[in-house]
Amino acid sequence: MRSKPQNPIPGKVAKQGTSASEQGTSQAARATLALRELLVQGHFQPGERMREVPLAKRLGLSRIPLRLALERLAHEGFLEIRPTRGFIAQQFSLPDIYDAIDLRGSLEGMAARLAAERISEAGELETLRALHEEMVGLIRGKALTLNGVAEYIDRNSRFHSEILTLSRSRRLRRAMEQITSLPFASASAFLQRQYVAPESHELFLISIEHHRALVEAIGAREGARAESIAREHARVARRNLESAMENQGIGESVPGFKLIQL
Amino acid sequence: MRSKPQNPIPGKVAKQGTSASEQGTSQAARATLALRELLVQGHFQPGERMREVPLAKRLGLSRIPLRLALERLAHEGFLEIRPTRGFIAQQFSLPDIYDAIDLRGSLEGMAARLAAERISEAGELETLRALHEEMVGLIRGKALTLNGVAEYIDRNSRFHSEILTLSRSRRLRRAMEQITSLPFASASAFLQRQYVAPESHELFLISIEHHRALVEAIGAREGARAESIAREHARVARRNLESAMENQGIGESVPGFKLIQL
DNA sequence: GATACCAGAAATGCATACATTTCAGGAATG
DNA sequence: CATTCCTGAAATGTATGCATTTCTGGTATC
Repeated sequence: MRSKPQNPIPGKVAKQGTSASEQGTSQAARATLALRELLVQGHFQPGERMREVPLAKRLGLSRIPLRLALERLAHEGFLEIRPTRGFIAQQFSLPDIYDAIDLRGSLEGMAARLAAERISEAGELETLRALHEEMVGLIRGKALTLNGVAEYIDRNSRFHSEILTLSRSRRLRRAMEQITSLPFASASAFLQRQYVAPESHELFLISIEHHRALVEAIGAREGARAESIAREHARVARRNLESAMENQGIGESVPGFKLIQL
Repeated sequence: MRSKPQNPIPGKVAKQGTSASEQGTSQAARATLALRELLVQGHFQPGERMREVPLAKRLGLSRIPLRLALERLAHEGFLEIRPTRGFIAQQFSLPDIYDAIDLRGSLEGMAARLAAERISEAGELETLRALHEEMVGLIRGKALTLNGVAEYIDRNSRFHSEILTLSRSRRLRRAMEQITSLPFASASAFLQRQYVAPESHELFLISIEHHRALVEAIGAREGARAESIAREHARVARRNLESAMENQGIGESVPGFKLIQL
């Protein structure tokens, strides 16, 4: 029963998977990347409904993997789920973003505190110290180049990731990943922009001083001090955002800027 | 085109949706609830693979909504995603859980601090104070009853939710929801168990003193004090877990206890 | 006896098709 | 002129079936 063999028109036998673009990844994974990129670049109005059929056609896949991608982006905070009514693009107010930065600061503070409490031997700090020294070399006494800023961004995110590693808390790393999935909440969200701002160099130097003090505090197992430095360090991002708001037209260089409603 | 009308055997015309159980919700939503319940009750070994076909048959639905449910539970932290290899039940070590409680304490600390900083008029504290008074009435000078504990749990979670409301931070509420989706990280995870433990009454009184001090600190806009009280308050959950580990056999009453590998 | 190899089985990934619900617009009514 | 009701179109929800990948167990080879 069930009419397996004699089914005359079983669909169309689509050559799924290796459609026409890069292969090796699943359709759902590619859809997630593509959609996130579209969202960050502001191709959807905040509050706009994400219609599945046109979207699937646009991305060249069916609704099933698209659905999974939408589900993931909703959990990342880009979309809101309305049962039986689909997904709609989330919008973010300025206080939202300040709170996201504050929250990241709080989590990084906890990471720094745990790192200070849990470090066992001085050698564990080597990676952190080396990254700090590299950033010093990239900034101090030099004019900023585009390449230099790119390298700084790389070292900076590895620096912050290393503190998470030293904290030895899987839950904390997960929580941090969920916060920083929003582009403007991540540690290097405003660094690209910073490059063109007049006070750039000063803010880089302040950041570096924060890093230096963080390494020192963690090495000395001064958990409370490490925590408050990390919190203050996150406020640099807020200053960058504020100056971006003032200098009109620069917002273009800030990732996800178009998602911010003023 | 597409052979719409003359399609002879288009499947089976299943009467989907209102299958046989409660209706009004989607299959995916019901699957999420059912699976989460199964996971928390320990029906899956940590590390066990979640095979979709048997699971779908067991839950009485097809693989598509089941997939969505699995995806959600993975984002909640119950499952791990292995591309092309399905979902496997996550396992949690004791340090994981301590860290989850610590993390929740950190977030509640931030919520209490923000509440203290952002409160504008004294009347806003009324709900919080009323909930506190109710809890006092339920505990002080009384023998614990099962019903009383249930009511305490209700007031307690509303108390913690109210602090989040007073913090006026959507991001923070989201972050807290993501942490407390793990059963043993939530504020009332160990309260059921507490009822039978010998030191129950003392821990309830300590919690109530924390609540009292929290209301006082928030009302006086003492942000730093509110923060540290909230952090210390979360440690009560840790004490409960520790005493649950000692008293053998009581773990059954702790939600998600079977997910903890020792 | 251990490793490599190789079917067959089973599991995931996804496209299609259909059922059900929601939405938009216009006609009818107050 | 505003409101309600209705109807067709469109959108989401989900079951089925097939393609591809992964697993498993047995056999051959060293």
